[in-house]
Amino acid sequence: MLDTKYNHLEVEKNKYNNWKEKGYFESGDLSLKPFCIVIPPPNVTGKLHLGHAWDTTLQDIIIRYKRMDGYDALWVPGMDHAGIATQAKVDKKLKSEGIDPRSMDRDEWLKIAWDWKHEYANNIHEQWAKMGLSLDYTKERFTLDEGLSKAVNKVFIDLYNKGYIYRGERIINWDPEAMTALSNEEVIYKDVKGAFYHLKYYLEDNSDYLEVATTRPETLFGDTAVAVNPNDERYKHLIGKKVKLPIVNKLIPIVGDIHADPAFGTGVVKITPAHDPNDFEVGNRHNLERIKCLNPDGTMNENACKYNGLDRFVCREELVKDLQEQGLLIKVEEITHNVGHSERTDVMVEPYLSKQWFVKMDVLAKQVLDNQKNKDAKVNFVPSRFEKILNHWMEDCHDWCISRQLWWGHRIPAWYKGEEVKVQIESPGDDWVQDNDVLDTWFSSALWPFSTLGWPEETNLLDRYYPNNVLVTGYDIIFFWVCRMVFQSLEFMHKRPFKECLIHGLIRDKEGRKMSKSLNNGVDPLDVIDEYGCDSLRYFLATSTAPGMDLRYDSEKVASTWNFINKLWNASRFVLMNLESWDKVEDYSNLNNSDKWILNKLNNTIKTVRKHMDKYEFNVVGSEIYSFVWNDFCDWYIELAKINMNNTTKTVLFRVLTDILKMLHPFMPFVTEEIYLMLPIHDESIMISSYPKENKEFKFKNIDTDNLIELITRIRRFKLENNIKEYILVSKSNLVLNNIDVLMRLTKPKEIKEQYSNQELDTLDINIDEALITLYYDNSANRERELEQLRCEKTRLEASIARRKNLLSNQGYVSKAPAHLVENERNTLKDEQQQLDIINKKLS
RNA sequence: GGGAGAUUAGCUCAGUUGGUUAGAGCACCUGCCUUACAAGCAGGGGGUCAUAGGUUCGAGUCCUAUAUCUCCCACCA
Repeated sequence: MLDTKYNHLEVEKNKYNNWKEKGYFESGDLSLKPFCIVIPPPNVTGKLHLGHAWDTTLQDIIIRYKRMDGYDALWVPGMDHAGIATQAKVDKKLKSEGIDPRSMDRDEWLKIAWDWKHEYANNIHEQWAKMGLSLDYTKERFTLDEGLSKAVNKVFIDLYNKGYIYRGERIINWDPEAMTALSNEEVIYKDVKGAFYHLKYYLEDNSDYLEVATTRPETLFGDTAVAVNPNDERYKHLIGKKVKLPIVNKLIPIVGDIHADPAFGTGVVKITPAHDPNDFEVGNRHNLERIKCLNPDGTMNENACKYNGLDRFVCREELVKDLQEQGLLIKVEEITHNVGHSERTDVMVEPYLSKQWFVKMDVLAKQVLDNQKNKDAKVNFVPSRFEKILNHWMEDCHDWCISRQLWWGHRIPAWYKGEEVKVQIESPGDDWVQDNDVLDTWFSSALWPFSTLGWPEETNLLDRYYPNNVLVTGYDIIFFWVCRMVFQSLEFMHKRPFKECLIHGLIRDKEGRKMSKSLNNGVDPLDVIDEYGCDSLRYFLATSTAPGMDLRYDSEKVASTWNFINKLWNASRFVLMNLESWDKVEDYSNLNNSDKWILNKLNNTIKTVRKHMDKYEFNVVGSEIYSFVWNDFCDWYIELAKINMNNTTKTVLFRVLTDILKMLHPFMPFVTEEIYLMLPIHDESIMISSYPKENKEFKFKNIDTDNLIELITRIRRFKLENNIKEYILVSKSNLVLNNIDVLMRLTKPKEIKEQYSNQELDTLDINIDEALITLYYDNSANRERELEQLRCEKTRLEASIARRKNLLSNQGYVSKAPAHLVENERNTLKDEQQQLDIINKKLS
């Protein structure tokens, strides 16, 4: 027998390992239709947060649903090596031990990184287990494992051979902390306080100066020109002349270029081709020299004269001081501007001239856009509006910088001998050296949907499970990841990576703020699981918001889910207690009205739940099951069943509870398994039992239970509002005569009679459907109050009748609205008029 | 500058293709320890659906403006 109270700690113990050992998570039954999801691989850098809990819960719900519904459901687990993020953490750890990571041998360092990976992978496995995720661990992959590395190499080499990958010197975003290039997507722009430094660039003959405004004065050591707009009347006569670069006193030309906007600032721009993407373009147009003045670690180099070796920000400070002393600083204008920061190290990125590998995006992007126009081949986003993010990114994307100056990642299969380059896996010979760089993490993640299934080998898995059925992820990484999976898949598999892409929002704290380390408002899912149980957390995460919307974490809501589970727990206790004396054969021979009523409701619930499960509308599923369990099953059916408990009733209790547990199982796997296994008839585990289907035999008509419920509710309300302790219920209707036991128990009249008359007593008439029910009661103490209530009711009815009459006299409505609605209106109007007559009689 | 979303009860959110007195959870009020459950039961109160127009017999829902908030992309010498 169950405890009197739901105890999530007890319930969630020991189940996961048992499931796993029994092989329930494993796919591969070839007699069934395949269904496949690959997990968005978490980074091996730390703990999973609530966002992961949300993302994986949604996937587990889908997978468990499909598995129960007769699919061969494969959920592929895996993790991402997360290049920069992991390398930064490993380096930090080494530094804290007093070791300079860059002084280490590359292979030595990699050994330590792999140890780190194993440790963190363990943590993640433990968290997955706590979340109850039914992942097929026999197919687990890691982005750096041998097979995936093979896939990465093949893609790189093929793209290179097709001309979609090239190496070139460009301005890229440089992270001086991690000392690597970044892609545009890895740069986060933040508003920071800075300044416009207005400097004097004197003309060659010292006759005058140009006022140049810059936010990065320290880059002046890389200036090779100043630009003015060729149509700018103020300056156009100076084009071709020269100015003296402050401090350096080198002469640089004044060029005319449209990049200079006469309306912005002073209209004069210093041109630093090696440290600014726009200036780089200007430099190309005017054949300017590219002079770097920064080292990769963010310090100034030998071109910075006496500032050589200073940190870029220290240099700025000292340089400004010196400029001021020399009278070259006109003013410092404080501004707030958007400056790029590294996503991982959070330092300001430096636009930096550097030789890197790039993916040429134009053709690849166009393939995606074309494919999205084909409704049978496109990736279908849920909700559909997120397709716009994909399209938008593809319409306006620049080449993708894929090389990273890191050790943790897939080493680029390119070899150099002097100026010669060969792209291949094997070394071309002794005098060739391999590129030291690795590939952007997203380069390997982009292949995830097919590389995890064995590509480039032609495997059975690929054949069976590709394209994946659905990918589940947050809208924040659509352009990081989803876009890239789509174009790589179209290029190499000639198919979309997944048929559907289910997008969820971000998780926020109770005040609606993003959860972040700096605000220290993060919530650890494991703490929530300890307090409320994994089942409560999962149900909360899956059902609290509409698809695609953000979700505020609110422990009160999780607590309210716990209450719901406790309710389910206690209803199950009631059912199990009664099933102890059941003869364990499903017997529907003797169904009474309330049995039929709940079976009807069960059927409708199953139908609605399936419909919305298929559309991933788990919030609708949640409220549907919630109200069925609490309002229909507990509040009414169980109460009615108590009055007429026989073998058929027990059968219905068993049937309804079983199906409730199964429908809830994808959301709350542990508690449903616990209760399910205590049922007198059950399969080996609920997770491999079959999902409820609508039962055609459970469709019944002309059930009076809804009317009975309405009657009981009205009597209860009437009694409570008027403080009636004693009354006699009089009616000849079947509604009453067939339900005497129920009415006696639930509305507690003194007696129930077919006929009765007593002029001394007050009466209340209730009309339900065709039935007339009269309550006789003594209300002499409350005469005035009753009259007042009648008057209120009269006013309400009159207004309602007027509204309905008006509506029904509207020709447009009567002729155009659906017939059943009009019919409903007419019936209700008739009802209301009858009620009004009764009240008028009483008031007169 | 371009784009997306939000605005509904005190709070957090639902609201399918327009269908006529707008739903839930929490909170609140009244009465109950009724033998599954007091983390419960039985009842109840509470919303001119951001604003202004429009389409329609009918608008929370569709259209056009406006306001406020959030996010993404681009630019920022």
